[in-house]
Amino acid sequence: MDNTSSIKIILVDDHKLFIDGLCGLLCTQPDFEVIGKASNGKEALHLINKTFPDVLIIDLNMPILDGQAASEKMISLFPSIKILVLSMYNNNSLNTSLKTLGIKGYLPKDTDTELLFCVVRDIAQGKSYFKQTESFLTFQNKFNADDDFLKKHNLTIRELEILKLICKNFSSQQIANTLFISLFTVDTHRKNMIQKLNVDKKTGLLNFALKHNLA
Amino acid sequence: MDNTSSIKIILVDDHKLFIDGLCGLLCTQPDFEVIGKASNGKEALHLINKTFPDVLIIDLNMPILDGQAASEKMISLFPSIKILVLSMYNNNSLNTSLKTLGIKGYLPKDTDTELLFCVVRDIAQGKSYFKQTESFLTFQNKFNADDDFLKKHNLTIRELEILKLICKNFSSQQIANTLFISLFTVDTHRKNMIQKLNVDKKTGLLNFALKHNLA
DNA sequence: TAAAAAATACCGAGTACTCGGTATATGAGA
DNA sequence: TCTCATATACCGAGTACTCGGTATTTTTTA
Repeated sequence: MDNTSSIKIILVDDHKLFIDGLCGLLCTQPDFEVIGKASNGKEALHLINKTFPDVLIIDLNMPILDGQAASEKMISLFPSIKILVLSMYNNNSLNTSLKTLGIKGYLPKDTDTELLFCVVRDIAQGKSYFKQTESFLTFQNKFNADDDFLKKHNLTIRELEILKLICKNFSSQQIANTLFISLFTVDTHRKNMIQKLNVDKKTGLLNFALKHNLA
Repeated sequence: MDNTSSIKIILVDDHKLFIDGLCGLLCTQPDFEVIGKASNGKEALHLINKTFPDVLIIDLNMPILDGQAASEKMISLFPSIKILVLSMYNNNSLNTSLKTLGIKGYLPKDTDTELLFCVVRDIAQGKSYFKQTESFLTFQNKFNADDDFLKKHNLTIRELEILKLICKNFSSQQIANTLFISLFTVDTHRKNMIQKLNVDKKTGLLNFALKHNLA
């Protein structure tokens, strides 16, 4: 690509409002051109067969072939493809697996638009960029640091501790043993969380926690 | 509001890329004016104290006072406020609780931009609109497409179907009812998956499935 | 066509969880 | 200092799940 032509971009995300908005943002840059959009991984595969981009921007969480599986397929079919992942998830183990796949960049969705522009240009030029999350060194630090999560969902420290162990597949008895409390106490905490988070059963808690990136 | 003035809108979402993009989309309409943005519920509360909108558009999933708690506070302080919820979640029980709160509208984030514009206008005029979810066809397509997952983990079509329902927090009895099979059959399939995937208990299955992005 | 795999169904004993509460003690906040 | 929130503990009845298997039928594969 010479300096006079624009960077051709394909956008892949199942949230139409998001990619329409993102398209509008990217088109404010004179050197960017959005050449296609897809709302799922399968559609994206078809699209790049027809119009190959300089950079493909994709969300991971999608129906009909998720972002990661789609990216794998695209990279195996077109090893030169440059993929930037935008995700609402935000952890360092994600970065490791994305690099392993051959993905060229990663940004969380709360990124500044100027940073996005810079990263798209860098990736188009062959560089890579993986936004580092602030240090979540251990599982425990993750929770300790996630004060927002507690506040956001009105949970207490103890409840979060118990939720963490539920995510690690501990039974209530195992949790009680680990925390040196009564099985009854664990059950009460679980019941309280179920009520606060408006979910159903222990599996609902697990579902919620994993979808909010607690494990 | 008379016909000659524009609809004043405030946007509340923690994904900066999303609200910047959404702002751009809304500003393409001559009768819309985005008068403020907030990245969390607390900021939104401060903002409406200063500049009251005709419509406030908010995501539910946010830090520092989530969308639902923030909406409750705003409605209690300003009962005339017209709130439209945009959410990545997509279920009908959400609609019921939003209406109970006094929220005027709900759309999922995969909504078409034209529908969004129409809904904003309707809400500004005092109407309400709550998008009803379609059936679970996309969920099913997702799994049908995920042939890789089956092969990778040595699961059968039926097992994956049951795993999918486990991820949606169905009990074994509910799964049996849904698939018109015996509870015993569900239990056997679950047991087989637990063995194949080398996990422990139903919660282990759920953990595995969610970490492999099956829901 | 036969073998293998998948889907289905069953069982009993035991463990785990759920649901609806109630209750007391401690620490934090107003 | 008082109120409120949090943490702890308890209960019984009922439902759900787990763990070992076994077994038959149907579908797929070689």
